[in-house]
Amino acid sequence: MEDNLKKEAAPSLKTKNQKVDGRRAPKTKTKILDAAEALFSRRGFYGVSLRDIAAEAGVQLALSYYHFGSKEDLFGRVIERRAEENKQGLQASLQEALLVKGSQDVRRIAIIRAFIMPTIDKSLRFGTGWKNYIRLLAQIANFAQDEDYMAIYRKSFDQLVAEFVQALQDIHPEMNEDDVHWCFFFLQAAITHILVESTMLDRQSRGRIHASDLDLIADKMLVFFSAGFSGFQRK
Amino acid sequence: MEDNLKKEAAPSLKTKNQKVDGRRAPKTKTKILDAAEALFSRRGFYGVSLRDIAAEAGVQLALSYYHFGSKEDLFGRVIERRAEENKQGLQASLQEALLVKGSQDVRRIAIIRAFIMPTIDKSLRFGTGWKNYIRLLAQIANFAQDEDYMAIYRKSFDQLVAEFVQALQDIHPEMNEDDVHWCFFFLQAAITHILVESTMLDRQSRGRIHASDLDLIADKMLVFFSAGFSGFQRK
DNA sequence: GTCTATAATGGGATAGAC
DNA sequence: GTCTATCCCATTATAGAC
Repeated sequence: MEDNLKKEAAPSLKTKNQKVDGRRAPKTKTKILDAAEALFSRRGFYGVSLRDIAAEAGVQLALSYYHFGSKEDLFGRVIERRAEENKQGLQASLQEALLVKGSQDVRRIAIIRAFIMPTIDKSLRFGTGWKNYIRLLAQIANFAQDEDYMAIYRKSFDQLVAEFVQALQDIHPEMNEDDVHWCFFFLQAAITHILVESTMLDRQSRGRIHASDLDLIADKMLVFFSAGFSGFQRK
Repeated sequence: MEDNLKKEAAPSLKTKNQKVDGRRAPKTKTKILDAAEALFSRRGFYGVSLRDIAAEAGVQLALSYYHFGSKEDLFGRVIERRAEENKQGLQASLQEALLVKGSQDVRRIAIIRAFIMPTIDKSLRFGTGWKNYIRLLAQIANFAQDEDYMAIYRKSFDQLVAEFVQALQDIHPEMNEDDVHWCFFFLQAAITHILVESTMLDRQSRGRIHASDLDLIADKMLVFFSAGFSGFQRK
């Protein structure tokens, strides 16, 4: 994958990919992918036209077809682009959490944190591209799960979830296996909803809380969802 | 509002839509609304064409324009149709919960139950129309919050949420006001996600749990989310 | 690789007969 | 209220010059 991912599109003047102060201007392919990612993440697959994308990217319409083929293919490529890095980040995070020693509570919180922080970090601190990507994933989770191009991604993500669930299960041998699934499901549901950046919380709290304050959200989630698990313990 | 709502596109007698075994065939307007509701709830506003809707409803394309005007207008009417009944159901449910006496835990659970059960009931037991409607609302909450036709609905729903949050606050004078908002936000996020009927849980639990089993979900949610609140109590 | 031009289709919307 | 026919534009997609 030749696109610069980790550091965000990092544009500059000059075209034809000449180096400007050490950075390369984004290639056309990257510009199209970035634009598509941003737009799809806000209005969904059907809510965006290839003209919208070309305009947003500042390139000719035909170039999208030249580089990516059909609209569906482009969408698939947008998903694919950051999928592997995203997955590996979560896996590394889990491995680290498994090293944490301490009480059941401490280890449970470590694993929950390991699940939510990589995503929140990317959304918050890895630049606009990652922020859009995370929003796109969250939106897809709520929506077009059954599309063909999602099959590969889903499979890989489900595998990841299984690893987290297993880790929680290992800490909680006293818990019913299904209940661990339930708890993790509720956690996923909440983070998915939060990452679409709805303005709901802002409105409903009359401005005192902001859904965009993801660091605070992370704190509150840890408290709340760790306590949620404990609801199933006294059995 | 002349469409039959409470009992699902069913009952009544005649008119030019012939009686069939004691039931009146649904009017064209109702057929169009039902079809639009079903399709919008699955593929979103942009993912459905008026031709799709007309075909699904088994009516001529032009009739949609005759009865409802533009596509946006139709969408708005679909939202409107069940909005008032939905809201009143939730309000009545809250009033009943406020009568519950007992420990803090008992009263908290009563209020949480009052929030989730009317929606789950409608989705589960009021017929396909309501099921689709609930899914549509959940999808909108994740998506097109900023569309014009949502403004009225949003305002009314936010008011309702405020009543629930206030009720929880009254039970928990020891809790920080913001934290009550957080807890309720997490609850909303989860139920919203669940009601789009994702197949996620089914897959991830390898078939042992089904997201379509809403009665079981309700039980698990009560345990989990009530316990989540208690995470903020020991402060 | 990038551009212009255009084909081909789909879909929102309307006119007008019945 | 319902139907047929049609307008008209946006959109997907491609051909072909540069």
